[in-house]
Amino acid sequence: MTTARLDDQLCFALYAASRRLTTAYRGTLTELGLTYPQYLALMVLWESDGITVSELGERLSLDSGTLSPLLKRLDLQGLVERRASTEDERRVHVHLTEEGRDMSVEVERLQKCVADAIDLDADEFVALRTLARRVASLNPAHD
Amino acid sequence: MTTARLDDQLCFALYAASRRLTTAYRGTLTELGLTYPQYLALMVLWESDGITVSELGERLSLDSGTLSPLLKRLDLQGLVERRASTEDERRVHVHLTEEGRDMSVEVERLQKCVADAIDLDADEFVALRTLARRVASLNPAHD
DNA sequence: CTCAGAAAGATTGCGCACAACTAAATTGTG
DNA sequence: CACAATTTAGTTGTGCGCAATCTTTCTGAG
Repeated sequence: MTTARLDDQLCFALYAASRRLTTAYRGTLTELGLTYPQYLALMVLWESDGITVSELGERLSLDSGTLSPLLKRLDLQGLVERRASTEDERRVHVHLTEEGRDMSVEVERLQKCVADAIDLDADEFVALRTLARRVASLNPAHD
Repeated sequence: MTTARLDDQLCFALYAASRRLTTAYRGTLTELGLTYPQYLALMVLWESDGITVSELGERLSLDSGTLSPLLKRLDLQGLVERRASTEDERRVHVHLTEEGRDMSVEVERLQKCVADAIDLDADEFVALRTLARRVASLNPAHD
């Protein structure tokens, strides 16, 4: 009866790697007044400003239970504004403010910095990202 | 001024993959009355019963701020017991109960089930795990 | 032996994740 | 049109992660 070891588990390797990378971002993000999930939300908005809360949630695989308070905090910081849609009052569009848009500059620097600190060559980086995306996009039907 | 896209980011791929796998475990773990981090802690204890809180923390990269309440809940569930060390009263050893030990059987089944649901062949599985471990073990000095 | 410093674990506080639920607006069907 | 079902966000509650702080215990220099 050999119990599978922790280090054999893919789930733990991914869990540990994800937390490790988040930590690499934490210092600079904290200086910018951001958390890691807030940074992810801003990244989506830099690509597609003005999307709705549920579109943002689909992009990040997060629900309104996570995003509503997160967006409220970004709003209080003056980085985004939330406006109810005129055609469908249920929907809330999230718009970047000037300040929120400007923040991409400093974050871009941080991304390069973290990428350099990761001890992977280009091929390994791409392989890891590709395989991780495969796992991330697994069909939820099998759960 | 092209801002790096979310999908180019390794950190997001790992974050999404980790959450996706955790979700794969959630259903069955919930039936067993466990959370995913509690399951990880038990895995360590199945390998090395009786270790201290800080040894457990080193293994999982978690501190007492996370582990103390987590272990208290496992204790309340009757899965572990915590006993202060006799040589050094600061240290707390965590011991599995009979019930905590028995739980490995059902969890082992779950692990096989999740491994099958992952759409990766053996080579890809090993490659992803290996690269993720590399990232997880990055030197914290560069943060 | 003494007492400053270190070490181990617990506690507090904040922000996610996620489930469960609520309120409000919209859609679709009879 | 009426109204049940659906959709969209927000709210509540629980359990992490992590920083900061505290208490207790131990260690080591003098």
